[in-house]
Amino acid sequence: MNQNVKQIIEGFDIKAFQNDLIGWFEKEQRDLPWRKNQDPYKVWVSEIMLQQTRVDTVIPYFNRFIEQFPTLESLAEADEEKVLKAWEGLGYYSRVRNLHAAVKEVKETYGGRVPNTAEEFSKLKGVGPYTTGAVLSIAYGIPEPAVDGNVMRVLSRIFLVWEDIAKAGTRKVFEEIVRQIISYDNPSYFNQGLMELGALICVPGRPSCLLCPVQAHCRAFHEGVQSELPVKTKKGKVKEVQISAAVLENEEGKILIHKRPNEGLLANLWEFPNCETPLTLENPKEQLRNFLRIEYGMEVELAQPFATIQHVFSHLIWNIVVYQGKIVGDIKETERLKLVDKQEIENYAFPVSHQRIWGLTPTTLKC
DNA sequence: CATTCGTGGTC
DNA sequence: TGACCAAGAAT
Repeated sequence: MNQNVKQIIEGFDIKAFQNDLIGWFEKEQRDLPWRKNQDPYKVWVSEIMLQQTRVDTVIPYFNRFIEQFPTLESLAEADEEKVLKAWEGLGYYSRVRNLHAAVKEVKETYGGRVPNTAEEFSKLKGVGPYTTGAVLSIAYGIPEPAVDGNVMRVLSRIFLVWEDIAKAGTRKVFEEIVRQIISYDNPSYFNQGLMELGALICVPGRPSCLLCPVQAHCRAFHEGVQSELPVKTKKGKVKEVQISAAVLENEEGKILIHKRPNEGLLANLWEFPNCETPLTLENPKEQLRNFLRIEYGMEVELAQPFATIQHVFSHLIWNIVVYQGKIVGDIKETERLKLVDKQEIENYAFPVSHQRIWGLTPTTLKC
């Protein structure tokens, strides 16, 4: 494969490309909050947030997160509840639980100093090949490839790489290309320049080739096939699941919430009690009552559904029918089952669908 | 290697 | 409006 990569970059003017790319990035880079300094902790946080997430979405989360946890130590010492709440709505919640664990590891094992070698840094939880390259190059100026979706798109066009970027192994091809062409004088701006170019100019669909600072180096533009690249196979349809959920109130007016398991979908987030109720089921409301009795040992009275909410994930769709109801008698609270005052609910981190459930819940209960 | 993991914006 | 997408990692 090394042989293959050398063939790919044959005849490529590496030095001129570096100058054009870095010169463009120096002039045109966006003013983003994580570019105010090179604090490894803040660069790290930004890179985790930016995984599969748009810049405009991340900006307010990043500012609030850094305000709340200004240093690596402050994050390491924080309660997970607070950390998850700061991430609420950003998605992919294992990112922040891994970051939290990794930051604790850095505090304990490395004296709070973020490791500056790929060997050590990449061992931390939630740190993969991309994040390793991004943080080491941006924070420490180390020439390590940082190959994300942008970089694969940009380089597939520049070098006419027709391999499917949806396949796991393809990333290595681009990492090898970057190792051959990366600037050792300024690996930070080289890597960021590739990504910025992908975000602003070399976009999916119809790129702005007439504005491109490296147009002269681009083989796809030369051939007029920039819109055909990169090659990316599509996924099939996602499964739909029917869910019945309940906003349950006790005699004191407290609301019952449940903390999801510490692994899997929406791990450790809070939710209103719910269960799966397949469409083949005759009486989903009765099924929900049975679930609540068996799972939590409680009796409830349920009203008619007051809302239906769809929650679209990347690989799954929930169709949630929402009931309001009251709890008959007492229940025993546990670590993952709590009765909370209505004003306290805002202190707990919920998935967006359950935020919406609470937003639509009637204030008056009629059973 | 394929699947699991969120969410909101865009065309 | 539905498919696709956006600075990936863990399993």
